[in-house]
Amino acid sequence: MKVVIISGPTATGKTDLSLQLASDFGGEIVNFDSLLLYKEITIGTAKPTIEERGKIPHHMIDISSISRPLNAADYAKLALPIIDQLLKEKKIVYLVGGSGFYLQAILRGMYDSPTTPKDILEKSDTLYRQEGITPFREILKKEDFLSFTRYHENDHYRIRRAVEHFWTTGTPLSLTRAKKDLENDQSNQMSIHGWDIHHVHLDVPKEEHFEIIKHRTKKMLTNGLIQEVESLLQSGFTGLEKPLQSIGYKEVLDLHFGLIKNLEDCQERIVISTRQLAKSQRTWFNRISGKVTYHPLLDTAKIAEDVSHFIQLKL
RNA sequence: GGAGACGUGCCCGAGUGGCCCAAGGGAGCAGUUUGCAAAACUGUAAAGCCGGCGGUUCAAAUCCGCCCGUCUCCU
Repeated sequence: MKVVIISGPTATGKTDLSLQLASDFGGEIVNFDSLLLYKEITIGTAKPTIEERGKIPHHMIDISSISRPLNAADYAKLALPIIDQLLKEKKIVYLVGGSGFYLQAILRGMYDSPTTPKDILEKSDTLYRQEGITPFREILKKEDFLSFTRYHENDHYRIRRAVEHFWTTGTPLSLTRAKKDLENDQSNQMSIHGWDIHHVHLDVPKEEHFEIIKHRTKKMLTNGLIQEVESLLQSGFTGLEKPLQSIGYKEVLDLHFGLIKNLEDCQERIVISTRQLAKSQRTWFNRISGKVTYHPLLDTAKIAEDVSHFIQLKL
């Protein structure tokens, strides 16, 4: 039941480290990066190469199409059985990625709330389009006051979701939430599954990281990110697919459609978006306890030592 | 050489005599986060005075003059 989590902001060397550890200590890799799930997008997501994936088995990569986006619940539903199976086979599982919310979905589980059915979603869309967020807030005020106070009035995603939950289940989302939170608090573990976990968190000083990001962005553009987008457009995708609204892709699409003037601006925009992503990833992982933070280049020996210790100690 | 336009914070940009100790956006900084999460949302510092100098006026980023700079057009 040994799980090694490898997390960190984008472009901190998670892939390299995971390959290294898996080849040194054995085990298989389970991705928790939200965009590696899509088979059509490769260069902009810095996906491990086919060759790398040939050496070490990887899971939860290229499992869906950008025309069929998955959410965190879908992800967890697919990933958990795979992890369980690997652990059953006494393999070390490396959970590798940067999407904190997706990791949380695995470690803590999702609330007991259904995905909003299509008819209710349509009802919600229509109401929102016609009357904005106000009627939703009024519903919450009346039916789910805790959620009403919890969300900022502009947070239409979460307000609508709370209302949709109420419409489909007839119970307030805050109630479901409270139950689940209580369970998690009581378990007081790094995960609800009883796994033995070592959490390797990678990070790099900001200035150094900015240089890495700049360099990597340049490389993506020279390595064919633009051609990748062009060929997606040629094969019938519109560019409106949710995963194509992600960093690197949205900027190249803007370049393609003339919203960005030239390649330099495009590159600059990608760098800025990437830095902003890194910042919010730091903020997310900051509050996660139980992790050990390492520098991916300076602490390699320490990481290997800690992981081997972790693996052997409890064999 | 001639005609015109413009010059406002790191960037874009509103303001055309008092309500400007200068709107808004972006970038920056900080944060939230349970079925869109590389998403969505929140909070926040920053112009010693609006290219420079001088003038008009009770009052100028806003009017006038000169200078500097940028751009467009003409010969």
